[in-house]
Amino acid sequence: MSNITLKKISQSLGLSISTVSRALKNHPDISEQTKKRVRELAESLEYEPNAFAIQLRTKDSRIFGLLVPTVSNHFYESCIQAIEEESRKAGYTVIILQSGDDPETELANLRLCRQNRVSGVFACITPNTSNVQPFLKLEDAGIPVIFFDKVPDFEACNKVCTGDIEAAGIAAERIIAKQKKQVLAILGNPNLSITKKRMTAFKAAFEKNIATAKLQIVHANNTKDAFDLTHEAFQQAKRPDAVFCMSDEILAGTMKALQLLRVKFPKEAGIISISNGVLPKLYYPEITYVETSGFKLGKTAFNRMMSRLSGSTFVQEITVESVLVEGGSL
Amino acid sequence: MSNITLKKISQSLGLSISTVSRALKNHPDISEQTKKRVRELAESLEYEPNAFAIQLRTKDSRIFGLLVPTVSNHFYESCIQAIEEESRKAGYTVIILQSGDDPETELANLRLCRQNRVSGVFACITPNTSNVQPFLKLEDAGIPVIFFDKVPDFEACNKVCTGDIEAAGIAAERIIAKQKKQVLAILGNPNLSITKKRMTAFKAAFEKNIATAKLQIVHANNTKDAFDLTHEAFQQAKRPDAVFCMSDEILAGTMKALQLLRVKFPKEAGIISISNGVLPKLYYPEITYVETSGFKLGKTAFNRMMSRLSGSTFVQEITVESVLVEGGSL
DNA sequence: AACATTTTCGCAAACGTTTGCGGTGTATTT
DNA sequence: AAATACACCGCAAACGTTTGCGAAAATGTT
Repeated sequence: MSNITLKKISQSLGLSISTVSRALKNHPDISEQTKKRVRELAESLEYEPNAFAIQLRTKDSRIFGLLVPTVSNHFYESCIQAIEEESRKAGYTVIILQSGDDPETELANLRLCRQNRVSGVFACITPNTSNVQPFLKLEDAGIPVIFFDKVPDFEACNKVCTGDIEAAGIAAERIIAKQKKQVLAILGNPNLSITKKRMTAFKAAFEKNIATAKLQIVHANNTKDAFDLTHEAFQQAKRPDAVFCMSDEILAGTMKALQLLRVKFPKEAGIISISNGVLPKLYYPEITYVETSGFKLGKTAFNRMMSRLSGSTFVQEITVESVLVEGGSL
Repeated sequence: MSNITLKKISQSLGLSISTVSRALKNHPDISEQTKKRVRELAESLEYEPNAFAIQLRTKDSRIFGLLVPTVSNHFYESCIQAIEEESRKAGYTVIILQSGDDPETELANLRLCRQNRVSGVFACITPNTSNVQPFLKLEDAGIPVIFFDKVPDFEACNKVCTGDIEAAGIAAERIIAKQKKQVLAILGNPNLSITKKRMTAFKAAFEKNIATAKLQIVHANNTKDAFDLTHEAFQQAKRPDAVFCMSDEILAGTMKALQLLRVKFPKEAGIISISNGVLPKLYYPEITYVETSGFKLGKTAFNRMMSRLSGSTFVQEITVESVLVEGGSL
C-alpha cells in the first residue's frame, strides 16, 4: 500500500503508463475525460512521483547544495533562510552541509553534492580552504558554483559579498552628522581583512570631513574584550559620546558593559553598529545599525544562481549594498 | 567528460557493468587484480556514483528530511547542527525545509520529503499545525517520523522534547526559594503542548509549596506580545518582583520592556527563563535560566531515529533533562 | 583422465519515470 | 468515396545502478 507508481495507476485504469504520465502533466494529447479519471485516482491514492526516477530520466535534480561552515551563526542563518526560501518557491530543494570550518569535511560535502547531481552549489568556504580546484571542477562539469560571504581570492568565479568598506563609511558619516565629539570605535582582530577594510573606511570618513571629533580606536577579539574595553572607556575622565561596534560580537559586549554602567543611550552616548539586524533589535531603544543583510545576500546569491542556470556565463563579483537602519540609539 | 558511469568504465576496461559495480564495492567474487584496475580507472576519472540511480534501485535514499519553522532561531540552530552533524557521520544527507510557521508550507515540505523518499523525518511542527494525519501517513508507509521540541498532542508517536515539565518546575522552585511575592509568568501560545506542560508544571510547583506568592499568568505569541505584556504588568499598581519567561522569544520582549522602563534587576525584579543559553548571556547581569540544550535534543532525536531505523518500533516520548544555570538576574 | 570445486565474471531484469514515434479511430475536407 | 486531418493513446527505449543466477575458466581431487 505504501508506494504508488504510475504503473499501478495505469493498471487500475486499464491505461498505459505513458498515458497516465501525460495525463498528470496535463499533456494536450490526452483527453479531458481521461485526465480527470487519472487525476482522481492519483489523488485518492496519494500518488507522489518518485523524485529519483525523475532525475534519473531527466537529469535535472532540482537540488541545490548549500555549503556553510556552520548553521549556528546569525549571519549564515539569514543567508540560509533566504536561499532556502527562494529555492523552494522556484521548485528547488536545498541540502545544507556544514563543514565545521574543516576543509576535509568541506571536501566530503562537495562530493556529496556531486553524487546527488545537484543543479548548483552555494558555497561559503572555510578560512582554511586553500584549494579551490574541486569547486572549479564542478563548474567544468556545468554545475554553477556561487561563492558567498567568505569567498576565495581566485578571480574567475562568481562571488557575492557584503560591502564591508561601504558599511563602515556609512556608520562614520552618521556619527559625524550627529556632531559627536568623542568617538570610540571598537573593531575586531586587526589581522582580519574585514577589520582592515572597515577600519580604513571608517578613518577615511573622519579625515575627509573637517572632523572636530576625537577618534579612539580599539580592537576586541571577542565579546569579553568588547565588554572590558567599553567598560574601561566609559570610566575615563572624558567619556565617549558615541560608540561604533564593528560586529554583533562586539556590540554584545559593549551593550553588556553599558547596562552594567547604566549608561543611558542615546542621551549619554550614541551607539551604532554593523549587523544583520537581529541583535540590535533586542535592546531598547533599538540600536541604529548599518545593515549587511545576510538575507539580502542570500537573495542576491540565489538570483545569481538562477541567471547562471538560464545560460548567463558572465563571471563577476557582486557586492550587496548596505543600508542604514535607524533604531533610537544614535 | 562530465558524467562518468559504470558503463563507461566497463567499456574502457572490457569488463561488464556488473563486474565493475562489484569491484567498486569490494565484492569477494571479484579478483584483486580486477578490483585494482577498476578502482584506479574510477579514481582517475573521478567517478561518483549516481545517488539517484542507487536509490531507485535500492529504495534506500539515505536522506533525512528536517522540518522546522525557521532556521533563524537559536534553539533550532543547535538542533539542526546536531542532527546534521550526526547524520553526516552516519552517511545520511539532510534536507532542511522551513515552514515559516505556515501549515500549508509545512505540508508542501512534507510532500517534498515523500517525493524524495526520505529515510526518515525530523519534525518540529508549527503552532498552527492542527492535522497530524499527513505525518502519521509517513509512519504507515514505513518512514519513521521523530517529532522534536514542538510536538503534537497526539500520543502514539515518537517525540523528543526538552524537559518542559522539569524545566518549568525548576524555574518555579527557584522563584519560590527566593521568596518572591508577585510573580509574572509569560508563557507561549496556549494551544501548544509545550505551553500547556510548562504552565501546569509551573503552577503545580507553586501550589505544592505553601506559596504566599501571587501568580499572574499571561500568554504571548511572539516577542512583541511579550514586550507589551511586560510593559503593562510593570505599570500596574503592584509591580511583579519576579518574571518567568518561557522561551527566548519571550525573554527578548520582556527584557526590551524592562530596559524601556529602566527596571533594575535583580533588585527591583528577578528574571528567570528557559533557554539554550545564548540570549541570557547578552544582558548584564546575565539572566538566570534553565538550560534546555538544543544540541543535546538534536543528538537524542537522531539516536531515536537510528534505533527506529534498525527495527525498534517502540513508541515513546523522550525528555532531555534540564539544568539551572545561575546568572545574576534572580 | 575424469570429475568435483572453486574462482571469477557476464546476462538480464528490475527500480519509476519521460518521450519520440507510430498507430488507431473519428471527423473534416475534397 | 477517397483523402486528409486531427484527437487520443500505446510501445519501447533510456536514465545508472544492483543482484540473483548461471556459465566459463582455473584449480583441486580421485
